[in-house]
Amino acid sequence: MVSGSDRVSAGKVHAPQILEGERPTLKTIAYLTGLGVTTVSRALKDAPDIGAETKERVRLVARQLGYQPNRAGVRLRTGKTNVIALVLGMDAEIMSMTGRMVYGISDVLTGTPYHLVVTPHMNSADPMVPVRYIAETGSADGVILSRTEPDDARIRFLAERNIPFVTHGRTEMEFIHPYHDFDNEAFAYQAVERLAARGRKRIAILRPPTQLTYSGHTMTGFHRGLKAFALEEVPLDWISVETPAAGQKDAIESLMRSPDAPDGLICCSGSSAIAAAAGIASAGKRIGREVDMAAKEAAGVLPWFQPEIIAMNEDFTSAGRELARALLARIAGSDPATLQSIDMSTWTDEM
Amino acid sequence: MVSGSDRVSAGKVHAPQILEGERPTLKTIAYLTGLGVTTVSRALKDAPDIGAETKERVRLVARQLGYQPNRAGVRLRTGKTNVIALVLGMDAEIMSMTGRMVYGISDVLTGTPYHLVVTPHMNSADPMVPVRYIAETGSADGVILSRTEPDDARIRFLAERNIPFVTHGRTEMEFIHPYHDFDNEAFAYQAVERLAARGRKRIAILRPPTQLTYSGHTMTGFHRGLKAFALEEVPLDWISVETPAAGQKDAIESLMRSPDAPDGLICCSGSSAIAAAAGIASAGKRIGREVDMAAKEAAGVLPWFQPEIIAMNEDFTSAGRELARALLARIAGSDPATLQSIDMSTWTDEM
DNA sequence: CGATAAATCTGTAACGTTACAGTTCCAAAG
DNA sequence: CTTTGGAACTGTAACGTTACAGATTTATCG
Repeated sequence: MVSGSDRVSAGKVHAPQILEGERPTLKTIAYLTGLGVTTVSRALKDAPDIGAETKERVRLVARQLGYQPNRAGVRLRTGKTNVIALVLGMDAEIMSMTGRMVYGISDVLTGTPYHLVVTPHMNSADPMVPVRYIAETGSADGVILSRTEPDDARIRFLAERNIPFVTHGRTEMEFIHPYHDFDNEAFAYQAVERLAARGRKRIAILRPPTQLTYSGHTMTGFHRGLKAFALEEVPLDWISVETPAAGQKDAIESLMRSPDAPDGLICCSGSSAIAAAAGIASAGKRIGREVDMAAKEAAGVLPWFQPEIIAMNEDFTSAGRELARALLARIAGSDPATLQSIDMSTWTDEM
Repeated sequence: MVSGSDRVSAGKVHAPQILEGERPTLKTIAYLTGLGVTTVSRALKDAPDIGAETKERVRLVARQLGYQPNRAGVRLRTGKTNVIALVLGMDAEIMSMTGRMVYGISDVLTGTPYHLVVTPHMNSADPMVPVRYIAETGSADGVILSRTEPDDARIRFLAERNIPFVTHGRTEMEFIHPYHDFDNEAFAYQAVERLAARGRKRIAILRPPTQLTYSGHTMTGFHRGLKAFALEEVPLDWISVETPAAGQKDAIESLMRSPDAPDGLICCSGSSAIAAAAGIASAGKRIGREVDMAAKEAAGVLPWFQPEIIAMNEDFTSAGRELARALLARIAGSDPATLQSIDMSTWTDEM
């Protein structure tokens, strides 16, 4: 009943010259279907008070015109930006993972209305700047943060203002928030395990910067491993994976030359592993002979570089996917407690 | 004359409850200054028909409130998005440079109203998709493209629609457009030169994928070098720097084992250099002894990896800066002919 | 038969901004 | 004294969308 197609009522849309060249809007569809703009809007949203046949008709025309909602219009009216902000602290290590992470995030965002805006900030500058900007200008619906600290001012800030976010890395804060993390504790433990299996006794670890949460996790796993396999720690806490490569090499070289040199080394990043390997070589030792090395990396080059290194891969593409998924769910209102995940290690020799 | 401060005329702004909590808008400033919204807008744009004193007053209030124009409002009214789109074809090599390039671009965009939106697209899919999307939805004021081909459909498309863009890499198309490129011809020539200086005679090159413009440049430089130094080419055209690493390694290994093995190898990417080095080692040869290798990389790890490799660094951070600068200038209306630049090589041994 | 409800559809206003076409005031010119 | 003109300011409308409060039509009930 009521075909509706002849219900072209009074002065709906005044200008029929809408049709030329320009991008189609709701108005265009309204004119073409003889419906009101509101009806078209609601039809495309599948609202319950619009007739089934009408919805079908509207959808058809919209598809044919290639209609895409105007982002500025939606944003102005609703405040919804359809933007995800990726906030990056820009150090050497992050540079190598950024591409992969962006890829993973985009992969999930494809087919959603979301765009990815990348907001790096210089390491020296105040890390609150980008986060404050996003909050003040409402320029994103959600934020992805990296380089998480146990008590992280950025996270406190976002949580207070109820701005959806996910962190790459955990915190030790009093509230629950979505995160994705790599199981660095397991990595360090398993690294010790592997060195023990090769008969190594005295282990040093080239650790992440202490202020980051995952540094603590790493050390926990390391110490747990040492205890479990009754190995000894050789201290190496005056450098980190973010010390300039030359510094890392020199430190490892002199460590390897010393009488208390370790016979096993764990490296928490690919570039560190390479610098350390150079240091070991300079000290006249060989990986797989006098020393063994276990390392984690993003690029997958270590095995090519030196197959004796016991290597594992941290998959930043999958991390990006996981982060994006969690953030979208958070924006949609999911319980943060259900949006926490941890990646497990896969060692290259097990693949 | 006319202090203006007591000219609070009739019904300007109806709602004084503007002041609470919410983000300040032109309306807020209008209310606070007793001016009209239009006047405030024009004052902030430094329009010529606004009094000097008024401008000063408006700017003061705006600064104090931390006023930032609403992007959606501006975009809806003017069509200006204040967005730069970075379109990335996602292959392994691009992943390693993305971080650096994003960093360089952001560096230039800081302090401008521009945001950076990253739009990767899967390699297999149609490369026109992202570009068409940007054009159809008007979602960016300008586009940065990588992986340029000599006759590039994306570039033709953008040029036709008059959408500002810059390319990372040149084309061979009939019109002038902004670009930034690395001088791959000089790189290849100088690589040959360096191998010649070490007494190498038979050179192979692990080249970029043939469809990309810079592959041609590279080969031109390579052949020019061979001629200049009277060296011989050993063909290696069944693999490229984008062949999976295992394939590259195997190809290099068997090439090195063959009776016509080259004594010099040029690698056009860091990951290729590492795979090739592994192949050389498997064939029982040593870099710096039986063979020499010259390579270009982004990460700066090659010298650590194996100091015998003659390495140079392609600086993607500076490329990002250059691309952003050129694009902003293009958007502002500069002549494309003035927005073309080429980066020169710096070899690690010269630094 | 009138009243009430349910199902569809609609116009108006508003989000924040700017282009445009005024308006107001005052000084200088005729 | 009127006219002209310029300087400084202003209101209205529009960009595309959606929330809201109706309006219209048809079916159902007493």
